[in-house]
Amino acid sequence: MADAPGGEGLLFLTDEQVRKGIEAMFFAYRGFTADPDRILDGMNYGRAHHRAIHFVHRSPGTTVSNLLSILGVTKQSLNRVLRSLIEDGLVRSEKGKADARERHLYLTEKGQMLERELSDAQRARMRAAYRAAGPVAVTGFRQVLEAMMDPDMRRHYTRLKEGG
Amino acid sequence: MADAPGGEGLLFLTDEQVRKGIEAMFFAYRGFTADPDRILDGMNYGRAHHRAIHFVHRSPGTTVSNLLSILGVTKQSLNRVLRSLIEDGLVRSEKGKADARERHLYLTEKGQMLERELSDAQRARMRAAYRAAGPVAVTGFRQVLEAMMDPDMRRHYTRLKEGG
DNA sequence: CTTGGAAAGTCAACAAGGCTGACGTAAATT
DNA sequence: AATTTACGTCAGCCTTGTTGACTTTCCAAG
Repeated sequence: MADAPGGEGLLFLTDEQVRKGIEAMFFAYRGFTADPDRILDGMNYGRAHHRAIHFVHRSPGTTVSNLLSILGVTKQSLNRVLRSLIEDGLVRSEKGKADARERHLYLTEKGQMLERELSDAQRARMRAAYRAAGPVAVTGFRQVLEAMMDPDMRRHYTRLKEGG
Repeated sequence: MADAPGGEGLLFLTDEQVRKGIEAMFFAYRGFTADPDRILDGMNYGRAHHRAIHFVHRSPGTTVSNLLSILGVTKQSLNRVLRSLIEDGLVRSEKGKADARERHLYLTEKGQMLERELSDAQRARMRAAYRAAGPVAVTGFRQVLEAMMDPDMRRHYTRLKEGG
């Protein structure tokens, strides 16, 4: 089960091996979201709010339509989330200067505090997993994930990666 | 950006690097579920049905309570899904012989056909990602995912892995 | 043999977070 | 001036998760 590279190029592509990867994704994603979910449970927020907060933090001043395309939901769905975040003073929405139809989104101080709390928890788990698996594994991890994305999403991912 | 092991043990653990991993998980999981979602859309089924089908296929004869603990949902939630699958003749539920309170679950022929269709699609993407990233990356991928799981889920994952 | 508790199923009610469709407004573009 | 774009909003629906209460079935311990 060494999964050695090279001559064994076929072995690791058996249905069973691929199925194990599928299950790994399923179980790992649960762990991935568990900590932020726990924090948000009790506030009036959920995973959708977390995602909005994450990407506004990541790209301050991003527009609603850009966020829509990153998150892959409808504007009605995003708007419900965004409205509550704005009402609660976590997100600030500013009319665009160049194009006044656009709204540019920013985290307020309060929003940054929650973002920090959520991402601290999520990063702690990710960091622990990275540490346990080692640097080589981390590189492979990201390579496979990137190859798994739809092209549109990979575009977003790469743009964020470079920007970050 | 060689992410070499050893001396650079700190470099790849910067917050930014970890954030990229978080985003990779987010975008990749979307791709991961996209193909089965497309297939199920139009049938009366959703992702929850897919999960049930997957794990019944994986462990034929598993009990409801085992499935509950794997899926991490309430029995009411699972029951709704299971009921429709049984009514539609995709899943067969059998009273246990040793313990007649338990129900053992199996895919019918029809259920196996849908399972095959769903997993063919999902495996095709996973296989392509594996091929693109290479065997070493695949090993790392699974190592990181496994380290990311909650212990309880890792137990399930490992048991399935050995059983498979 | 009775009884306590576990396993399973079911009903009702609710919430989060997706979706579609329709409509309105302001601003940019043609 | 007309059209398109970006955004917001209302209304209604679906899936999939939740709690709580209750029943039936059955094993196992007293």
